[in-house]
Amino acid sequence: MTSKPKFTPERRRQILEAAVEVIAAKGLCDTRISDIAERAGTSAALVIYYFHTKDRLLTEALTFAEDRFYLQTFHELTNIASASDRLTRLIEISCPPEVRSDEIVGEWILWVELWSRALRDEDVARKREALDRRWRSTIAEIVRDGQQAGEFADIDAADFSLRLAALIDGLALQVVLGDRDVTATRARSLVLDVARRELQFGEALTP
Amino acid sequence: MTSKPKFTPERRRQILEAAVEVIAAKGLCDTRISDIAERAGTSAALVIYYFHTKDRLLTEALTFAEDRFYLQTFHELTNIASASDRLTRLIEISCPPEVRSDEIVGEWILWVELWSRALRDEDVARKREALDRRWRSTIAEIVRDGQQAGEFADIDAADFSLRLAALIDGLALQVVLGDRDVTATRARSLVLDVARRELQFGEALTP
Amino acid sequence: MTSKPKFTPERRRQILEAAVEVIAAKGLCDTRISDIAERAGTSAALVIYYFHTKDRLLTEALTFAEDRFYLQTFHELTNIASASDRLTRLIEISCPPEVRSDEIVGEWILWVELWSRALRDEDVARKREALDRRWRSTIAEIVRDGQQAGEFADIDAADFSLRLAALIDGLALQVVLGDRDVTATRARSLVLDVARRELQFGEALTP
Amino acid sequence: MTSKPKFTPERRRQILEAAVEVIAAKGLCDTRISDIAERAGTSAALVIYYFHTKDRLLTEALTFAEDRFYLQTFHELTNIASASDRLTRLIEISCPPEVRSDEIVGEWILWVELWSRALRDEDVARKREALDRRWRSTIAEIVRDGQQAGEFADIDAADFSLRLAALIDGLALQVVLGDRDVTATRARSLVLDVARRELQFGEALTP
DNA sequence: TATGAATGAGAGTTCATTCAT
DNA sequence: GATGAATGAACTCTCATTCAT
Repeated sequence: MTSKPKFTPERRRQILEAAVEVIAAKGLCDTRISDIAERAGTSAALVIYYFHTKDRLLTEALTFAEDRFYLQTFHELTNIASASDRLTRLIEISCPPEVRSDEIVGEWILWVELWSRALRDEDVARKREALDRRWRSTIAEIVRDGQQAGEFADIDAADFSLRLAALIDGLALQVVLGDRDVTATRARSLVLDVARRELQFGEALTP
Repeated sequence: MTSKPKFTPERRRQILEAAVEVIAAKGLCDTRISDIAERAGTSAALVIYYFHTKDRLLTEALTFAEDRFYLQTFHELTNIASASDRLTRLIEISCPPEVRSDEIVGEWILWVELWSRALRDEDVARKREALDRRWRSTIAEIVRDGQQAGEFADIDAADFSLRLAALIDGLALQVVLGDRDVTATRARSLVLDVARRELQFGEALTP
Repeated sequence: MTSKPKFTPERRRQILEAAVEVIAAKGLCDTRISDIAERAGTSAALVIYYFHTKDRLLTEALTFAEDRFYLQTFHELTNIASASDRLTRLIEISCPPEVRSDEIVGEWILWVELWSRALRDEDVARKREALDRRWRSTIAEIVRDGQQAGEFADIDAADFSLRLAALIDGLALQVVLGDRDVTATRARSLVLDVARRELQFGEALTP
Repeated sequence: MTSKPKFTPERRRQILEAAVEVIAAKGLCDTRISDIAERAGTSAALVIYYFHTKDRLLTEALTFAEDRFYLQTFHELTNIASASDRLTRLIEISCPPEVRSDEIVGEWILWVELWSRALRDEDVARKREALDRRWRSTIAEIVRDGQQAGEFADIDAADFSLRLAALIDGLALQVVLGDRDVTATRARSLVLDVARRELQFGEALTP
């Protein structure tokens, strides 16, 4: 409990968090080890000491952030009883909000960087695949829960979850990129509409 | 027809093409001016001579490629009479094919790089926005054509085109990233299903 | 007599003049051939065509400017009858004026650049030596004229001219460098005082 | 006392000294960071590590050298009791010697480079001004000391010191530039003559 | 564990100069 | 004579990484 925490796992997390912030702020390829070190309050040498190479650090940072985001979301959803409410909340959480929250936007920025990296790094590609599978499974599970509870229509859960996840990716991307045709509100309501129409829950029409 | 092509616009295009290839192959931030020069068969100095700065070259290269792809697609579509055939072909063209075609995959790789760049460069962001708007307009126009011809159901063309474009982005991305859950065939058929179901054309159910 | 004069000697002079202006404005080592070409209204290739190498151009430009300045001064002095008036005028001309005249200041800037270059280039060193000798001879000649006319005291003309030239160099330098202790007026009056005191002409005291 | 000297202030001085030597040898604008690094026995990267930019290094090097020279001179003068001896020694030190001493000539070369730089860099201009003021003050102080001791005539110390400094500048310059009309001996004796005549000390006439 | 010092390996960019036209 | 195109050779500066302490 000194002012400068010393032992390893704590420091690792501090550095990863710093890395995530820097990547979100400056982009993957403009991120310097010294930027990360500075934000983490240490030296570049220490950063390398913990992660051996810049490459490994960046890869870990990207998945660390997405993993953490998933766990937070997952945890929040567990507390919601009805499947339709759970799905609605999932959509709300995953679409960027109208009021720019750096946290959520940062999350999406990291996805884009992760995609770009996965294109050339098999290791990153596999990690990304796992993250996305888990995400789609979560959706599919909600769907199956709702179907068992009689809340949702009986459609193919796997197909639906893939379609929904892809739609969210595509629309959230536009929002994060600042496309003036795609406001956060519009994106969200389009996704909700699709979900309601296909699963036949709630009021299918937004007035 | 000399062995050393000389005059300006030709050379510019050669360099842009080389840039596009290198970016697709190595990624935006691992692309060196000298790589591009080498592939274009010239010197790095000449590349700078034409584009003044690496930044401008990369930005131009990205939009050049997407613009060219769009024009090719657009041209091909004009020759198709029925709106439903036109939409079907558009979907086929824009989803990556099962057999890896470097051309199409390259196109999608460039989109990812373009997104990543647009996040931090307002200029790039605006150019990307324009490209996407044009793409969605093209879809919307096909929809309206089909509706006038009585081929399609009477849904909101703007909403549909945004949803369809986003779905394509989201699914094509998974394919290009090599997600083993999302084959090119599956992606394509999911998109077609959505289109058929919403616009009520062709056989709505894939057996 | 076309708008763009074509034949050689004219063009040479134009380029030299452009070179002098650029050197005075940007300093010798920040002078680019293309700057000179631009100011002369031609291409860098033509500049090289006339002078073969940047080095030769710069050397010629420096001596060209100083030579021209000398000739102008010399010409003006010939029209003055009395030796003391001639010397007074010479001092006035060679000290930078209180009101910053780019022409005169430029002249002094070029001297500094010429000195710097002469330190490492024997050829430039010899040319500079010749220029300075001619200048000191001019002073010495005025002194001898004045002595013959009974205007001046009978001191060693060679020593005096060397001392006076050196004093002018030293003081003008301070003025051009913007030393706030050495105004143009003060420099000029110090030089005049020395001349009057040593040669015993005019009123030795400046009121 | 290790083979590789490590700590900062020592290294800084080493680099500055190397810079001074290279500048004197090759001239300011032909001085490369790598030349300095090589002479200092390190890498160009380290040079930048210490000075951040070439510009700052050069500026510091120029003033470093002149400052050091001043301090040495000043220190030597303090040990001389009589003002006239002190002034005589000051003149001897500041005029380049007949036998080419690289140290002294180097000093003067640096002055020329400093002047050239001061013409375009306000920061350098101010530093140069400060150096020259200090130098002239030193002369003026000697004069006032001599006047109080009754060694010197009662003339204006400020004017005299400015005139003497300018004369030294002008004559030393000729010597350093290798003007065959101005030997070191002649320059020195001219300056001494002026000093003796104006302040009326020693034997005013050199036989 | 932690870091400042040190560096090699480039990167982008500049620029004098050449050359075909 | 005149020039735009082209390039090789540098140069400054950056940065991941190493190492002694």
